[in-house]
Order: sequence, then structure tokens, then C-alpha cells
Amino acid sequence: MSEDDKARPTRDFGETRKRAAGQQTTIHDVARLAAVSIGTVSKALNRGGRLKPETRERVIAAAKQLSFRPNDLAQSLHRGHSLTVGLISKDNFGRFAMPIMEGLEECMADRSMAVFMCNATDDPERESHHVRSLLGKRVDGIVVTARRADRRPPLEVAASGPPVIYVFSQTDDPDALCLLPDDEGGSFMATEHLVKLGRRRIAHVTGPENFEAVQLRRRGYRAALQAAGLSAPDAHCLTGAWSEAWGRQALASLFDDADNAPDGIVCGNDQIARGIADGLRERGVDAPAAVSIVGFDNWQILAEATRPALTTIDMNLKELGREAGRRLMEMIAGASMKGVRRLPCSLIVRDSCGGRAKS
Amino acid sequence: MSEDDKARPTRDFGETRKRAAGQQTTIHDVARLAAVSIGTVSKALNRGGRLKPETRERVIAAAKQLSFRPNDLAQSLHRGHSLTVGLISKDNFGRFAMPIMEGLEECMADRSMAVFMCNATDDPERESHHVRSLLGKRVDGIVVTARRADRRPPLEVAASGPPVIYVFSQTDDPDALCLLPDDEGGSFMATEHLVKLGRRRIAHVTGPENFEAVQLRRRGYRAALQAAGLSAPDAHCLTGAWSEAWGRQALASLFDDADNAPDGIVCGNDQIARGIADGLRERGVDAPAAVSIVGFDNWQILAEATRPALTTIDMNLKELGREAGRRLMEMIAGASMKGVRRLPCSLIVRDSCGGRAKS
DNA sequence: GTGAAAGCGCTAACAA
DNA sequence: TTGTTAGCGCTTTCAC
Repeated sequence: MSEDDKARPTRDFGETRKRAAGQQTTIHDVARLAAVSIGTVSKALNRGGRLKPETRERVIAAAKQLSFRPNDLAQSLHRGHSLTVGLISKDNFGRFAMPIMEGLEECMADRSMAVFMCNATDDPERESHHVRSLLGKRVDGIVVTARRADRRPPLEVAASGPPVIYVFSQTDDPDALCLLPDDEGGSFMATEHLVKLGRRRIAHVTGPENFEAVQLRRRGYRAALQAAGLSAPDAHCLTGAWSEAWGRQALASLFDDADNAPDGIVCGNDQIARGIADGLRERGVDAPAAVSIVGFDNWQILAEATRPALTTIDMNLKELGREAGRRLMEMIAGASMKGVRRLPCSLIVRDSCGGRAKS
Repeated sequence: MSEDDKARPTRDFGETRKRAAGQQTTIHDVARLAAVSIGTVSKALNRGGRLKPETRERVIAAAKQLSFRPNDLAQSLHRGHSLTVGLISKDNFGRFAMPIMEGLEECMADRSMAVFMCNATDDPERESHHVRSLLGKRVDGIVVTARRADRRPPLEVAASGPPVIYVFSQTDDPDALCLLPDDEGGSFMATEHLVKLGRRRIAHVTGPENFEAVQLRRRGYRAALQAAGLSAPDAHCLTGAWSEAWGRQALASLFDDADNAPDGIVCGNDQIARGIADGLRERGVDAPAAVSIVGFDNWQILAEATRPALTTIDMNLKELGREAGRRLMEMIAGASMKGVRRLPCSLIVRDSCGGRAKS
């Protein structure tokens, strides 16, 4: 055979090619099998121009027989877009990032876009490494997310680079687009729910002061009280950790002055709510009969395990992820958007507030 | 200007190119600025052959000035590998998938590989769509994961396709490589811990029978008892849901026969353990003084919130993800591996078992 | 209706 | 030491 090989002029590109590209079938193989030119194959396989139906059939059959997958890399190189986007998470993939990722991935997959997953874990070095990598991969867009929705420095992407969108994360760059849950509205909704149930002494137990979400949720709580013509003493608005232990501790201080004990508690998150529910049971106070509790986050596994099962606010994070995907697609298509958009939360009613709210 | 444009022969490739590729700087731009050929640029930018240092400097400077990122797509097209892998999750990105993803991503990022994130959510249609997409993107390898480690049909990837590895997920294909936590060993370790603490009537409360993990963990529990010369009545080995409620319920049945109540409980997961801890407190039984509890999963937020904080088994999922990354890289490099490997779990000691184990 | 060929941005072999 | 060029696999005019 060596003789044959040597004799044959170096024209059998097919083989050379296959060896280099790792045994993948290429459009040339299909063309050869269908006995047409590669141009024709391309036309037949894509929603192509005029072509004799018979030829098209033949090409398609050949492609199937070789189980041919066109090489997206080559395609992208030519078309100038890669059909991929990057998802960068500044900190760990946490509990909150997960549904966002899910929503985003779902939205992108529906549009035949692939998502690169990048975790920067609070390390700016790592983050910019990821950004460079994504840029090298010519992603069509980038989504930035985080474990907590507070401000962060903008991503180092030139204006000429791909569009960037911040989800559950925000930045100071006034030209950036940030998508966030409506913490204030959610908290308003929670408080209003208690008001509608007839609660009048509504307290608020929430997380660390330095979270923007804490401030927003408190504002929502206050606004709802005000709207109902109610007010609350300072001692009824407690700031601490995002934990069950803090919930129990706060409850103790709320019930120290038994005469002024609240009949409703709006919690900063579900863990706090869980602590409060447990604390109440241990004090022999009946929830929801004597005290209504609302949580925040709708951390399902926790909310359902709490006794009574928590009525809580859902930030609709998955939908937030989907919306990010949709918007990013628009930006990729050329739309320019900026500013901060907040998506509505939902109230999930379970058992911790008592009888259904009167409309 | 139109005149100029028309007059000029179609030789100014640079401009044409830039327009098509979305304003990205190319190697040609760098070459022009540095006044060298593109071959030289390539050599200078990659760890390249012999080159006059001065020239190299000049090229690098030019590249920096234009903030040039080589197009990985083009590079991959030529080299025949894409420096990307795909991560397919059969079901949702759940609590277990998260650390695995983190570990994998970390490992890959360290090797300058990017990870595509694909979620199939129990939909075989969606899964094969994702596989096709990954194949089209010419990923160098694929990782399959799941919410639960039970068997699944193998991924539809031809033998000639990229290597596949199953993590926290397994398949019947005897040629596949599956990476799993050592459930049996973990449970053995948990039980042994109680034995060393002097517990003699050790019960086991676990999840649904149809989980492979349930069977393995039970086996580990039994083996540890046997190794210690202990035994347990059938009534001390309870199967139910993976929930707190089941934990409380099981506890009730365990303590119905007060004389035969256990002094140690090995739980199938942390939620069950939490239910048991709560149940114990509500019955006025002191844990860990009277009863030791061990959980499983080391779901940190839950384990720490439990009173007493749970001693539990950590499946080291992040490490599992890293290991998957390492192995996949070896497979990409040509190694062939198969079979089921189980990675060791760790015992995380907190407060729910009482005094430190001797030895 | 089909084929030929230029070219997407880059690398590597070969020339100079 | 540097430049030239033939591809990687695909799309897309433009001829025929």
C-alpha cells in the first residue's frame, strides 16, 4: 500500500482532514457519499435555496448514514457569532444562583444557545480570567450573577465586546442592565397579607443591616404598615443574622414584654421564620392562631418542613433567569437596554398565617 | 468616499474581515501594527519557536494595544480540540449537583477548559438535544450528573465520540466510568462513631427503599454493627421519606416501646436527623446525653441549625466533581477507564453525638 | 439546479 | 529569523 500512497499525488484531502480533526465526519464525507459538491450539501442541510428534491433527499440520507453533525466551530467562525453565552457567578453557585441558572439555561436551550458556566468565587483574578476566556470563545453575551444582590464593580468588558446583563447582582455602571427581584414589593405583599388577616401588631425580624435586601424589605414592610394606618415601635423591627438561631433569639426579645407582643411577624427570610415558628411552639404560643408568620425566599424544603408550613414570599428566581435570557437575546440582536429592573415576587400561602386573607 | 471604495481593488481584506466578524481584532490587525507577518505574530504569542526577542516584544505590545484575544474558535478548528467539556444533568440542578458542578468547574478552569452547562430535567428528548448540541460544539468530553445516584440509560454518544464520565449517577454500560460517593463506607463510619462512643442500641432511620443509596447505607450500618458484635431488631431499622416529618414519626415509633428505645440513631440524611433531634427535644429526651444522632449529607445550613448541631457524614461532593474533572482530562488525553469508583466520605463531628469518640 | 472558489481567524510546515 | 501558504470545516456568492 505504501507504494500506492506514495504514487498518489497529495490530493486526497479527505483523509488528511479526518486525521487532524479527530475522526469526525465532515461535510466532505457527506458530499462524497451523496456524490454532490459540498456547496450542495450545505444548501440541502440548512434551510436552503432551490434544490432538486431528489438531491436533497439523497444528501440528507447520506448525512444520516454518516451521522453527520456539522461543526459549530467552523460555522461560527464564518457567521461571526458562536451561539453561546457565558454565565459568571461572582461567588459560589449558591442556593439563589441555582434557580437563576436553571431559568437561564432553559431559556437559552430553547433558542439553541449553549451556556458556559463560570464560577469566580469572590476572586477578582479568577473572574477576569473567566472573562478573558469567554471573550476568546467569542460568546455572544454574558450574564453575571451572585449569591447576594448587592453592588459589585462592573465586568471588564469593552463597549465593543458582547452585551452583559447583571442578574441578582448589580453594578454602578449606569449603562448596565440589572435584573433584580422586587424585594420591597415582596415585603409589602407579605405585610399586607397579615394586615388583611386582621393582624395589627406586626413585627419585622430580618437579616444583617449591610444587605441591601434588608433595607428594601424593611421599607416594604413599613410602607405596608403605613398604607394600613398602622405603626410599629422600634423594638418590633429587629436586625440580626440570616439564621434560625437569630429568629429564636429575636422572638424571645419580642415576647419579653408580653403585653406588647406582636400578633404577626414578617421575617427577612425563611430560616428566621423557621426559628420563630420553633420558638413560638416552645413557648406554647399557638401559630398561626395567636401569631401569624410570613417568611421570605420560599425555600421549599424548609418552608414545608416548618410547623406550621410557612407562608412566604417567592422571588421567582427561575423566572428572573428566564427573563435575563430573553433580554440578553434582545441585546445580542442589537437592542440596547440599561438601568435596574425589578421583577415582582409572589406570595405563597401555606399554613403559618391562618385563615385565608379576605381578598 | 464611495469613489475611493469603488476605486480600490478588493484587496483590503482587513476591513472586509472585521465587518463580518463583528469588529473583533484579528491577528491581521496585530501583524499590521507590529509590521510583521501573521505567522510571526502566531509564533510570538504562543509559546513559539525561535524569534528575535525584540520582534516578540513588538508583537506583544501591539497585541496588548489592540487588546487582542485570539479567536478560540479558529484555533480549535485547526487544532481539532475545543478546550470545552459539557456537563449534563439528567434532572434539575439540585442541592447535590451544585457542589459537584463547583468542583468540576474549578478543576476545568484550572486547566483552561470551559464547561457547558446543560439541564435535561428528566426529559430524554431534552437530553438528546443537549447531547447533539455538545457534539456539534465539538466538546472534548462530557460529564453526566444527576440529583440522585441511581442507574440511568447510557448517554447516546458513539464510541468514536468524546469520552463520557458519570458522576453521582451511574449506568449499566459496563464500559462506562462512574464516580460515586461511598455510601456504604460513609454509613459504616457513622455507625462506628456511635459504637466508639459506647452506644449499644443503635437504630437506623432512612429514606425510601427504592433508592440505591438507602440500601447501601443500610448495609454499611449493618456491617458496622456486626463488626462491633452488636445487632438490632428489625423495628430499629426504619424506612420512609427523606423528610423531617418522617424523622419525627420514626422517632415516635422507636420510643413507643420505651424499654427498647435506642441510645443512638444513624439517619439516612440530615433532614431525618433534624426531625429526630426536634422530636427528642419535644419528648424531653436529652440529645446527645441520652441519645446520639448522626446525620448524612452534611447539609451545612441545616446541620448547624439543628439543636444539637448535627454530627454527620459528608459525601465530599465537591471533591467528587474535581476528581471527575481530573479523570475526564486523562480520558481526553487518551486513557481509557471504566467501572464504578467510589470515593470516601468524611465524618463531620459537631454536637449531636456527645463526647469525642475514643481513638 | 449544481459546482467552484473565496474566505472566516488561526496554526504549522516550509521557504526564503 | 521571518514570510508565505495550505489548510481546519463550513457558508455563500457567482459561474455554469
